[in-house]
Amino acid sequence: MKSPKPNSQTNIQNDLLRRIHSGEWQPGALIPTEASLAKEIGCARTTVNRALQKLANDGHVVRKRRSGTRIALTPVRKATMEIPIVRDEIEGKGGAYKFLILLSERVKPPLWVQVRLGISKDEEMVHLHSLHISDSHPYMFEDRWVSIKAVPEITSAPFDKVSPNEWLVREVPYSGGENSFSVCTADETVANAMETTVGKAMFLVERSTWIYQTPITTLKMYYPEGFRLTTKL
Amino acid sequence: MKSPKPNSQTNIQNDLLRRIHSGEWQPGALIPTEASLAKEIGCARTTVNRALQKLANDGHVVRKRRSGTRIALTPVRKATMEIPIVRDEIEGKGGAYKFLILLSERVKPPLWVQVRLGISKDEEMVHLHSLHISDSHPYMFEDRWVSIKAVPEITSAPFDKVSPNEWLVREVPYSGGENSFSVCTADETVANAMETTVGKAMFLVERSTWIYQTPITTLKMYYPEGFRLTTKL
DNA sequence: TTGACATATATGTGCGTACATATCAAACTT
DNA sequence: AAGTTTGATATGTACGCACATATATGTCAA
Repeated sequence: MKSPKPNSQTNIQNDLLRRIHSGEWQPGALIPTEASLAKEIGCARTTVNRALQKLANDGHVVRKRRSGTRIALTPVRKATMEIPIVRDEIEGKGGAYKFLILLSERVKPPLWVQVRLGISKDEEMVHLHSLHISDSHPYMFEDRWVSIKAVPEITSAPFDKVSPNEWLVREVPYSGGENSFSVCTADETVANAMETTVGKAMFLVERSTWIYQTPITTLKMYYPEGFRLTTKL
Repeated sequence: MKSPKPNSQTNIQNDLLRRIHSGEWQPGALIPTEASLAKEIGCARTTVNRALQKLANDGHVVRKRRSGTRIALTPVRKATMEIPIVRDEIEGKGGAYKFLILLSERVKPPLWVQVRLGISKDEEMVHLHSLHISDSHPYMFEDRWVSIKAVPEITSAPFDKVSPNEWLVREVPYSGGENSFSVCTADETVANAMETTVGKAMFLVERSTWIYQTPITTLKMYYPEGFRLTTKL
């Protein structure tokens, strides 16, 4: 048997993971220093360092200067989920994507938008209701507010062709944001658009984005019961 | 003005991020090679490499050998959320944590557990219902199935003291898993435990974990309306 | 006993070099 | 024209060295 790649960062990572999962080191336990691991494995400290940094990044170990590296106490720490664009989500499931703008107005923001984005109550915004459709069935209802100050081009964007969603992603860079997931019940607007009844349970995704200190947009996305978000650990 | 740390990996990252956000490079555009960036910035290629790898890891750019590095088309790609242990979740909000085992039995798994974990219908499992309580109010209802084959110690675990949740996290290493989030309505069991009515909308978190090929546990966690998961982008 | 200070140590980051590897593109064959 | 080989190129990884930085711990003086 040949050993084509004696030691690589990935091998070291897997080796360390195996030792963690085997129970050789208990959660909270201190593992050997980079230097001694490097000596033991027979590679440069840099390589061990990279491997450990990745493990730390994935939440398997916790590192602290001078103290050393220890096995994470709660390994269930991080879940990374991919949030696709609605179009891709639908087309990925084999559906035909369409969208409809149900409302497009230029008004002052309601309280929740003011609070969420930190915007003045007198600053006009673009307010959009759009319905995303999969094979002629309502898939998601979107209630979006866009700052005109941050994105003046929004007022003349071609939303007959491309959805606000995609237009913003493509045209407006952002530096940070927030997603939140919860349950709510359909009000009349949502129920009408989604062809369901008032009071029905909906999966609600709220998202806001900023470019540094400037708020760009905030939106609520209503998915029907049955919608499901999955993440691998 | 002094310049204490002329160039660091973090500085390069931020600098590149700034250039991405400024619109200097459009989404999909190719950015200069590591070598030329290193020359431009005046540092080693290694350093640029590390910075770019982190940006790629965070989903800002996409890298491909020989092709080069390009700005990600859909920067809203990844959301990382921290999934705390229920106890920490409750105590973090200032509540007093308690839990109650409502049911503990040793039975063969129902279909959904067989399917989810890939377990035979004849393999006995431990089935637990537990209620997590914050300041004497029901906070979350948990319906858990544990493989006895993978975790024989479960049958004699001290669940009068420590919750199954914490016991498993502390005692049983795992190598992979899956979380999923959705909406459901309360059945009688859930409604009773959570002191709500049948048919009420609930936020449902489902989780399964494995140690390599061996399934360990799968569970459903029911949170009441109002529960909210948040992730920063 | 307590607080200020010094020192040792483990991780964090940087440099320059070398070679590995994937892959685009051009040259070459059939 | 279509497939095959070959070379060039950008990223991927590794090494060894050096120095930065945080911090646990021991030392010494008030």
